[in-house]
Amino acid sequence: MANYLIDAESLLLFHDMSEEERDQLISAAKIRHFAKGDTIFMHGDAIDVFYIVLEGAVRNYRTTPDGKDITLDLCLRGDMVGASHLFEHCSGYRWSAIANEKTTALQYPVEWFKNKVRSSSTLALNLLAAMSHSSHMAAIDAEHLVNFSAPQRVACFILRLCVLYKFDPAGFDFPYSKTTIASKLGMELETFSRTLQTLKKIGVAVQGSHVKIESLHKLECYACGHCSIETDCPTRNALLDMHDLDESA
Amino acid sequence: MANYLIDAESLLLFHDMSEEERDQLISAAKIRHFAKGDTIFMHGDAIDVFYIVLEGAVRNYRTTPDGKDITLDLCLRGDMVGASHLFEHCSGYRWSAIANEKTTALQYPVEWFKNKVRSSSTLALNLLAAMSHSSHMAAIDAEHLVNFSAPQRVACFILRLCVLYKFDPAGFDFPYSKTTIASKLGMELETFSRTLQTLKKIGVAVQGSHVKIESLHKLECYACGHCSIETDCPTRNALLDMHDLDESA
DNA sequence: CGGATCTTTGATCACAGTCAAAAAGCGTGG
DNA sequence: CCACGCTTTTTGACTGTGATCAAAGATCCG
Repeated sequence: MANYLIDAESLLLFHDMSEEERDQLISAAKIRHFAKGDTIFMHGDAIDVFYIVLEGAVRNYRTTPDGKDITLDLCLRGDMVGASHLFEHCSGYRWSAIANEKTTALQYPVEWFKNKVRSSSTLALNLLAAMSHSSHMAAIDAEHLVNFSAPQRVACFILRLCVLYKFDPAGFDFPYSKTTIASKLGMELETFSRTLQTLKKIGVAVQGSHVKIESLHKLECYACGHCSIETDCPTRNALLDMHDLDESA
Repeated sequence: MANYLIDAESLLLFHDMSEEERDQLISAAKIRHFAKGDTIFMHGDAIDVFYIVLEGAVRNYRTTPDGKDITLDLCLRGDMVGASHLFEHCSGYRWSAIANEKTTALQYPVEWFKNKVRSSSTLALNLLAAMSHSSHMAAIDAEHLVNFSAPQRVACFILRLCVLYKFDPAGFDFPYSKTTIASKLGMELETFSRTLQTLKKIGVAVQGSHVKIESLHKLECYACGHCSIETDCPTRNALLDMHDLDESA
């Protein structure tokens, strides 16, 4: 438990705060553990709390009247789940959230947290920064939906894993099931599967959930080379930093 | 000019404020007029100001390395343009903005405004609400990109015009060129054009830029009936309110 | 080992993108 | 008022991508 608390200090939301203020915020949270498959909240439920993921992954989803299940987002360490409900009047949660695997999260009562935001401009600014960032990432995904082919979206996803989450290109395991990844990328499982065949040509070898990448650079050319976001893509910037390191080495 | 100022008080961002505070904010703004086609800022430019649209429409777009022009969003009265740059450290604007028609907007220096946000929790909360709302709308569009056919996206767009912007279903003009609408909806102009043929079947008659709708209800069945957002869609809720009015009448 | 879930593969089809050309609309100037 | 050129939109023919349906293989777990 102490581990989570120490970790929590590194969260973006608690940046630039006095020890005192941060401690108060962290100790006010309830630490929740969820098993794989646990429902965290349901679409329409009364809104009383929101979460910050410390460990694991939360899948946000909705269901269409036709019965289709749509993944809106996957939230990992540091991501807020449901925070957008804080400042808009809505009667219930606007989607459902489920633990995609064993997950630990900080739980805050919405009203309590809102008051904290009112009284702490640092917290307000951090929240604004966090929301700006997540809507930026969402905008990137939305753009790819229109302009990228399925293999390009997958390439971008893999790059992100390696570059932003430090997975080792020489060999790593997908952090979610292929079903989950496919739905996060807005494509059918079958398409995802075929896509992996396509990516073999540019040096992506997948066996089960194990992935080996020949060259990040090839992937970058394949995906980022056609992306309008360019200098504003966190993934790409991190990749460029890595190139710089290579050169200076 | 006085007109704009009076209008400005009705903007969401200035809600729930003391007269004094609001007046100070409004009078600090520079009022900018843009002609159709004027560039407001360019992707990569140093970030110094952001805008709130009072009149007209601003098109946010980016260009891919392949030379494709992508419309990210159309900002109308009350929408903020570039506000998401306020709280994230980025070297330059992350997209370009252009006046899609004759446009008037409030212009604020980013640093000045940021300080205001720091010192006014009301402003901070309003900003959070506004950002939550716009990311909610963006999420709706993103979902439609995956789950809706082109005609469904157009139907949803038309519904939104009638319901949220009070256009008269019995006859109104598109507020933008078809080229602009198509790109906002993430489809090709040709597809948009053909889509209008398809929608004839459900009572949408388009002649040039003039639109006549037989029944909003039919459109609702066609689009919203397959949408997972349901009770959280502003368009649909407004539509349901209208039904209630009809019944009580 | 058996049953469930997850993933791959195959065949088919529809939707929307692309390229090309014709048509309609629009503003300017004679 | 018409003629001209330019932009916007429509129509046509074609193609490729990815969804869908169906069935077979993997993989996991009790």
